[in-house]
Amino acid sequence: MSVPISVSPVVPAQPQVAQCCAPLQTTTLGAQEAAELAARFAALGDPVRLRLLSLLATSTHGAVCACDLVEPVGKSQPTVSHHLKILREAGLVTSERRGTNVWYAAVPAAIESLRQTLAAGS
Amino acid sequence: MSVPISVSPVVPAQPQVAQCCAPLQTTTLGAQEAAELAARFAALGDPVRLRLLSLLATSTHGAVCACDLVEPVGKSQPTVSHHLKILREAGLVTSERRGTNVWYAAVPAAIESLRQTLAAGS
DNA sequence: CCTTAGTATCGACGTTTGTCGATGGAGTGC
DNA sequence: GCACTCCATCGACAAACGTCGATACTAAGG
Repeated sequence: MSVPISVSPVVPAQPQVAQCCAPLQTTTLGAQEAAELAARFAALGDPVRLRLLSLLATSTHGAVCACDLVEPVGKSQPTVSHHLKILREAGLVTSERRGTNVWYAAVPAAIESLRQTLAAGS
Repeated sequence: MSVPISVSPVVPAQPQVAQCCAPLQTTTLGAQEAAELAARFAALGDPVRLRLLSLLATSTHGAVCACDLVEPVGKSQPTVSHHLKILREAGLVTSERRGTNVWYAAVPAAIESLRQTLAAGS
């Protein structure tokens, strides 16, 4: 379990997921745009990943130790690690090593980017 | 192909996808909430479906004949039909028979619902 | 060192998914 | 009725996915 010592706000700024695509309702998606976008939505297409992301996004500290993510979602440690990797590769989450532990944090900008893709056309 | 005759705005109002879940960043998702949400995001997690939805959402008529959706995405007719079914079951799209053809339309409210799930927490 | 705790990776397994050709059903027009 | 078009469903197949136990790796502490 994570030790609550020296808790400085851990919210590592991140490479930024470039705004890949215009809103769905503005332009018809090209094949490549669609592929990139789909990959990111697919990352949200799993209950466990959604719960993980939710846990990170609601964290008051801005980040959560991986060790504190296993029990809440009720899956094995390897499975949780696997899902965190997918979220990280989708740019929705960042990780930072702190000694033995790894702290994960949500990337608000990436979520916002996805959100804008669903924005209504005016 | 669809015949452009008697084009009255075809936008059948729909059962409404109830606002399933609070924003990710507000409350930590329960198992069931996460499952429902994930199912809807998963519907967006495929390039073909994303392009289909994009085609529908950008349609000036508000709806598109299924026959006009096959060629743009470059997949076989059964495959397109399959994806349209998934979008329909996710509540993102509606279908309406018009003679031999079936017209599909995006459901803005469902998309907006998903969008709000990604909303930042103030 | 050696042990211990926290993570990531590997290998394997069953399930789900995307895809297509073939087929069936619904509707139109002759 | 018959032929034709459009669409959905079926059956099959390969690929991708979610899951776990076992294992390797990394960092801290005796």
